[in-house]
Amino acid sequence: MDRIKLIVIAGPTASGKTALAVRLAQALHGEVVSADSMQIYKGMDIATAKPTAAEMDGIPHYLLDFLNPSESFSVARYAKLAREAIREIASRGKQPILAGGTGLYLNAVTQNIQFLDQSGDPQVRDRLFREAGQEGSGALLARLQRVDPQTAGRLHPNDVTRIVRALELYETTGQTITAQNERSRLAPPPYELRYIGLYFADRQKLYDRINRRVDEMLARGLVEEARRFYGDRMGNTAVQAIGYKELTPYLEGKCTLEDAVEKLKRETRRYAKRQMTWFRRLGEIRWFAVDEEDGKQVYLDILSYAKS
RNA sequence: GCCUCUGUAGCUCAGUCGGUAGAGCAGUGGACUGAAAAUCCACGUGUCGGUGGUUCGAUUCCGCCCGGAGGCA
Repeated sequence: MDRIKLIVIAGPTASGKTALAVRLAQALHGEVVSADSMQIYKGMDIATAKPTAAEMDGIPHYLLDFLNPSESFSVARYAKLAREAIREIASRGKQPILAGGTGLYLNAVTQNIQFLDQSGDPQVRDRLFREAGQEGSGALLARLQRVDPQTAGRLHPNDVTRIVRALELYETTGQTITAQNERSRLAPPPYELRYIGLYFADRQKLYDRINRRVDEMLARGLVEEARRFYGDRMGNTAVQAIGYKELTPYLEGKCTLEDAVEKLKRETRRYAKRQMTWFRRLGEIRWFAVDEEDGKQVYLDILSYAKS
């Protein structure tokens, strides 16, 4: 079976992925599959910079705005849905374009990570976290060492989240992360990738853009959006979103709006930095500097790479 | 004008009973496989406000000057 050609767009937040995806879709009869762990949620529009109908400009978008914030999500579910969407788009003769800033999600699809159907249990996870609190994460790491020495060897003793997950996987399925990696290695991705990475040669320009974008979000009603969600019980994916949690102290009268906004900008900048660290190590990415003088030329370069 | 407190890393501050200094936050780099916009790791030289003095040696003690906060007039 022929591999599907898949255009992928990655980059830090506020680097212009959304606009580029739409533009390429228009040029190449494409449709967009979002790879964003927060834009999946309904109602979380301004904070997540979810593309508006005007921005989408008639181009169909998948995996956007379909889940209730009270529901948790996972990479495994994402990968399944994204693969289906890509296949579906390709089957209609359209060009799938995967675009987003959630590195983990992008990797799951582009590297065809083989997740098991069932391999999690919130109760087991909670129990493991409790045990980590009591015995210390080092004790859990020692347990992992016995069942999956390879994974245990890579993890730092303080990295509770990953130690717990590795043990959770083992306890609920009898399988290890090492075995999952092996299975994934034997299942080459069914895609022919054109992996586009957007970056800023001058970091300060990215940060300036982020600061400005946060100001725009405020002007569009971010505070009201945050107030709407205030007090809601959110699932453990949605609560992590940058935006509302930084404004909460302000809504509770514990700090000034100015301080909360400053915090929000800083957290967004740090997030962008982490994204860059994630994408930088990916060997398959072709990088394009979006802060070049000649933006038109950059776009033409990207287009010709996408067409190749 | 007088009195008291204060001036140490980008920010908030600790400290040196005199032997040129260290935390948190920020920043930078890295990791990342079922919560990932999350989580974890590593990295700390700065005229210790300025200037004189005492001293073998001053960021530390003393004088003066400059900046900040408060009090009395």
